[in-house]
Amino acid sequence: MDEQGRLLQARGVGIPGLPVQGGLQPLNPHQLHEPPSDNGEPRKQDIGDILQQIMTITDQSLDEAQAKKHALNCHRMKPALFNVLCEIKEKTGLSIRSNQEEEPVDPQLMRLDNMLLAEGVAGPEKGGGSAAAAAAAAASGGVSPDNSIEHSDYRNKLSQIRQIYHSELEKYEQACNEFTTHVMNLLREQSRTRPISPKEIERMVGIIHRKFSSIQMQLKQSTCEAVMILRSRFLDARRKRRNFSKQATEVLNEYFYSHLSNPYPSEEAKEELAKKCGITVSQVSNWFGNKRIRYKKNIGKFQEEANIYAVKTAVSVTQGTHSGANSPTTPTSAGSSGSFNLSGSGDMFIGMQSLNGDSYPTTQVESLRHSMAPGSYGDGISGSQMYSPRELRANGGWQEAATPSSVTSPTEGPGSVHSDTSN
DNA sequence: CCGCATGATTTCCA
DNA sequence: TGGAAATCATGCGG
Repeated sequence: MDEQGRLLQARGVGIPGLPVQGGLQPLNPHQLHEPPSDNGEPRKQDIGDILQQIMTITDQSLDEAQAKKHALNCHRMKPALFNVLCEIKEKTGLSIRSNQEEEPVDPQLMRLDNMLLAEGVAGPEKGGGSAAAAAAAAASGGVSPDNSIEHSDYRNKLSQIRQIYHSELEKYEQACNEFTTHVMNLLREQSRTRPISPKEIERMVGIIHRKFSSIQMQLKQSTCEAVMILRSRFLDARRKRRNFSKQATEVLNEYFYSHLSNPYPSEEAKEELAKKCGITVSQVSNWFGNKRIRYKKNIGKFQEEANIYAVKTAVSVTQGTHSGANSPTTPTSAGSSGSFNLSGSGDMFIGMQSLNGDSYPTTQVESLRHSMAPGSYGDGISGSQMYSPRELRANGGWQEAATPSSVTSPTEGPGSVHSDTSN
């Protein structure tokens, strides 16, 4: 090293890219082939020349450089110089290699990967893409398209993100491969004039891959952000209260009023209702929870609604349009509300309500109800009787609180319940 | 803008 | 864990 260093310094070729000092002249190719002199000085001169030419080779035109490169490769000093370079390389290369630790898997990258995988952006495509997703959503939401439209919209957007992500990823990979091949070719080419071990090429490839993977990470990050924005927008939109469709409310109300004696749908019933209404099971649960509590709080207010659904149910029963009390189908609205004497029946129920308010004896209703087999059509028909608040009281836990406070709450304070009902 | 309707959330309880 | 009750938050009509 010492000798080499001194030599290089003496010849002023230690600083690449700078004009060479020390009075060296650009050499002609033929000078390389001059026979060596006897003393050492010309030999040094030779090495200096070679180095000088190597240094200035980039400044020359391609043809010139090619010619010079060829000349250099054929130079008699080349093997020796190459060995020296190899030696130096060996020393510095080791230090480089020791610096290069196998980097641990980036936890952030893992998180990103996991998230992309979880969101279905990365990994195998779910359900065959947006078209299938949209089709599935459309098929599942036959009753109320609101949710499915939103859902498919979300899926479409997600699918778009997915596509962009994959195409970008592909581009990056392609660019990475191209660049790697290019660099490898370059290094292979250079390995003829300077010592480049396969390991070094490998290391270089590793560096390139790391660089590109950092770009990929940025891509993943921005994809994640996009997904998060999409999610938050759509989830917020879904979280936002949105009234159910009229049809859905109708279905739910029908069930509620036809099961007024026990308005607690089973899981299966909830699922069926959810399917019918195009909402989730938990939404059905919410709806029934709200309905029960609100009905209880102000039965009078719901009486008319109850009557309407009683009529509907009765009509659908007499028309034989539904197959069971557990799955009330929506009656054809034209027939039910149009032809039936709605005002008359409504008056009747309102009359009943007032009677109930005056502690109307329940025996008749009770006997009627008991004569009905539970779960039969009678349940639905008896709804017209059952829509009296009194009926609720005859039935377990639901009855107690269901009784209007104005009628049967001697211990009732000046609290909210009364004011609610009076409202 | 206001008030009511109503779906969703939270808290408590059995 | 499901339901009751209270409450929140938004939609919507007047």
